[in-house]
Amino acid sequence: MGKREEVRRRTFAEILDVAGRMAEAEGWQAVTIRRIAAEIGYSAPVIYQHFANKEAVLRKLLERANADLLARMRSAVADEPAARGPHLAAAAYLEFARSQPGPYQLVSGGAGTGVDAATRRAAAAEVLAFTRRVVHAWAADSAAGPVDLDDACDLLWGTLHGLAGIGSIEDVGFDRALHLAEQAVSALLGYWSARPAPPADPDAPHPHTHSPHVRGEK
Amino acid sequence: MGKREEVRRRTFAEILDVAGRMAEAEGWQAVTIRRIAAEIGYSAPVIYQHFANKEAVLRKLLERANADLLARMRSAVADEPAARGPHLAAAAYLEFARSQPGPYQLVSGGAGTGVDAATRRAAAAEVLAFTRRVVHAWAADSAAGPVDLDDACDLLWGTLHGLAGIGSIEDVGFDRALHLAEQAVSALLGYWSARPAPPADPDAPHPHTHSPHVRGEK
DNA sequence: GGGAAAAGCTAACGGCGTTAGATTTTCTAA
DNA sequence: TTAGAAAATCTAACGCCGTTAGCTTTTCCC
Repeated sequence: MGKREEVRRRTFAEILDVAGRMAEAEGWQAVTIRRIAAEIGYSAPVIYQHFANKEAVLRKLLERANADLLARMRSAVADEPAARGPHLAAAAYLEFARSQPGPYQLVSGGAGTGVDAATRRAAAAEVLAFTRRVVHAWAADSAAGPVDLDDACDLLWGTLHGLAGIGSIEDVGFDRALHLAEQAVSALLGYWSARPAPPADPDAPHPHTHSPHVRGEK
Repeated sequence: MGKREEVRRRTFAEILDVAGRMAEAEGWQAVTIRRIAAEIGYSAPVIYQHFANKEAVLRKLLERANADLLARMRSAVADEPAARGPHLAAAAYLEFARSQPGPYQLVSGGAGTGVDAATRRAAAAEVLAFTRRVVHAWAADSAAGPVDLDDACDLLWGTLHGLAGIGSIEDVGFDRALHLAEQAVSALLGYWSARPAPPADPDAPHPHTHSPHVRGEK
């Protein structure tokens, strides 16, 4: 490892670091190429040796945020019964939105972060895909019939997005959002598991079988 | 009416008009004081005779958008049975997000519109309040027990927010979002009306009584 | 040790929101 | 009708922004 590249790497990391801290402290609107450069003790053009433009900096941060969110959802669900998957994933999602407001704003495209919509969409695809996996695992476990699961997946995802938005409103708060999410997930899952089977079999009104775990990845 | 004030009023309206059109055509990021001024044939400082600053222009547009959204939800629900209120209000919300993407972005705070969060929050309060009224009317009608209706209201609102976000993603689309919203509302309403009354009374499994209308306003 | 390559800086461009100050237009009142 | 007040409007400028060009210095490699 040349000393040169070592410094490069450190500077690269520092740029992202400082940008993240500035966003946390003063909001994404206050994050500026010139200010980042000043903070790390360089002149502004140096940033362009590491990133093509400002959006590239934000994009990198968004990718990290997304990976972080995904990891949290994954680990929340790992080694837990598939039946609880949706609840746990939802809680992890909201917990991320609460504890990492800056990164979450990047992920959800809030508050003029300046990241292009297509980029956000692509990043969100991973989270959506994971949500799909969780719901499918739940369905396989809970003996839900041949419903349109894609509906359930997208709906869950949309609900999370909406509730996270609610959570960041002072008057509502994340505790309440978490409470609401729990009910929403119950309602949605109940709706889908109640649909395919007409209430003619009073044997299993509440399928609560313990069962296989959700795998982390494909 | 002095000719002076007449011109003032026209200019005021023109500023908002041009700003709205520019946003529709090129996105809110492209809306600029200087460009607005050029478009209406004035120099930039003239704008400041009508608005304190750029945010004030956006704020006015946001207020209008909010009033428009509210009016659409109201008229969607008017003269319809309260039982259908939540479904109709949800559809109207999504329809607004589809047909007026620019204004809706303002309302929902998307894509760096530059409007302060507190302002958006205050504006959204009206829509939330109306949502509450619709849900309460539904509850009064559908013999739902003494559930915590606030949960239902906020959840509905959050779901709409989330689904509208989904709708504006190309790969999903508003038709699908509408479809999802219908299911979500059914699921949530079903959840809340099924909760308080334990299934011991097989007389009314699906309370579908036609009944009083939702009033437009208090 | 010398020459290529990388890293860094200053200066500048065009654009932004916004303000100050001068100038023109319009209204009002004697 | 006309002088003076008030309103409208303009040009210039300030300090910021993202970004690029071009030059100087440092570093590495042969």
